[in-house]
Amino acid sequence: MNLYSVKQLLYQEGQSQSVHIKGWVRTKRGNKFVNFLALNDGSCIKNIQIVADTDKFSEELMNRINTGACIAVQGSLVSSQGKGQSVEIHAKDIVILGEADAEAYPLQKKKHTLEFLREIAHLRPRTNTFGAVLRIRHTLAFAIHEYFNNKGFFYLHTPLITGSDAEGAGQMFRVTTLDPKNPPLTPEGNVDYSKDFFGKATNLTVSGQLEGELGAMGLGLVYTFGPTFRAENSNTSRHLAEFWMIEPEMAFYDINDNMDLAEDFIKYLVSQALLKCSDDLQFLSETYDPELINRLKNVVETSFARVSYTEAVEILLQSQPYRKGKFEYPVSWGTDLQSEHERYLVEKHFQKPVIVNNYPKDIKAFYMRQNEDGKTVAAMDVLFPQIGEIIGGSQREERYDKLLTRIKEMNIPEHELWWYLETRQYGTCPHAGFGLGFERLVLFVTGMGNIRDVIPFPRTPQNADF
RNA sequence: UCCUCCUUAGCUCAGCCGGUUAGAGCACCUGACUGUUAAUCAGGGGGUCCUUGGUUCAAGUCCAAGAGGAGGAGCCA
Repeated sequence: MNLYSVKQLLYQEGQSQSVHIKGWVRTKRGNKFVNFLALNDGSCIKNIQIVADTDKFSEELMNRINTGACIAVQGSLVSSQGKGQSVEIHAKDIVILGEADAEAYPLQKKKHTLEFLREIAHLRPRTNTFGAVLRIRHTLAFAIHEYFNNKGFFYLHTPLITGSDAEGAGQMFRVTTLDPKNPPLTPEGNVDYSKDFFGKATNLTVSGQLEGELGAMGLGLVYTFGPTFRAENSNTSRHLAEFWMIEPEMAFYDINDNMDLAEDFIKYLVSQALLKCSDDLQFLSETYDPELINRLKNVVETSFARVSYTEAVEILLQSQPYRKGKFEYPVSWGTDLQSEHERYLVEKHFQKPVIVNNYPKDIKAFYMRQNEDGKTVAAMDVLFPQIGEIIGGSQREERYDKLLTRIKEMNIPEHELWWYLETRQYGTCPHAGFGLGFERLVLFVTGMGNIRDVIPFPRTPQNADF
């Protein structure tokens, strides 16, 4: 197929050649003698200008080509006589592949609010903003695989359907094939899940971590990258019911190795976006956030601050907002840091990404490794400006007795985790890992304000359209 | 789930202290214009003022409930 993309035509050498291109019309301008079509095919943020002389094309044809129409153009690539572009296509033949009724087509050649575009998510990939965001999203996803592959990690596919509700990361979506109107019942009158498809109650996964650990204790270095589901009734600009998560898990890493990897990993991803998506970032910067590119460069160039939870609490207790009573929530050792506290540490005190580590054990998950002080665990959270927690991770408890004691203390159903406990009985090893929320990364890199605008078709409470 | 705010033309919004025929910009249609850059200029069409109920001589405007949306909080990635 002798078809060019807009990107190829704009960035290649040589002109006056015959070219064939297909795409969607963004705007049409013109007069009695000539029409200009701005054509975009998604290959890059830029359009290519199609010049159509009115004596070559019928008025009837030109009237059917409006904003949104899909067309195929045969013509020659020439230097532009106009100012806004270096090259353009002088059209010899135009075929309409799909019309778009100008009166009814919702996307206009003007700015739309992001809220409106969410209501027409089936059409928003055709906008500059979503083209840019989705190309950046792709670049980041690709860079994740590249990074881990170069470091000798193996991509491990963990299950999406889980029979365990002990993953401990939130409310789950039930998976069942039972008839909701007339389910089989146990003698006690409860739903009898032994009659269900898997012979037990099953849910969509909230984390692949526990299975990731099983993989790491055999393959050494693994990572997962897949969809994750949380049935929390969270209505915020930072939460989705279906999102993508990256969870590396490394045998023989301790908490410090874990923090080093997390920092290096994020810096690599951001630098890849800067390198490969400069046009898209430039557009987002001009349109939404002039500080975007500086903020990204800053993350790549400066080393992240690292403080223990205990130090973080001391910083907060000595802070201006604390002393003046500006914090809504109290600060004291043993309670979790609130959004306002995290934001103070990142945006005011350190003014760069911060890794907080060694949290009190009572506010963290059962699988985190207990420190020698008996009070804290080897946990770490990476906090970013504007979006808050982007990574949560820890060194895992590899000592069987300590792990089992913790499971009992926290009333976690031990029998559901027999396989997890067995890895600590046979050839256990120190290991660590973390989880990165992919959409939160895309949110940071694109500078978008709402997580629903960095995934093509967002799933949130009360919304599963498209 | 909690708190606050919003809902008027296809889109973005104005609409005063409740008052007579509800406005603007953009989009769309028609016309003008020899190369435009979200083209420009002139004219035209376009309304379930979110829904239901209430107060009032009179409701887009006031009150109540509901629906939808946004921001913040909680939970977390």
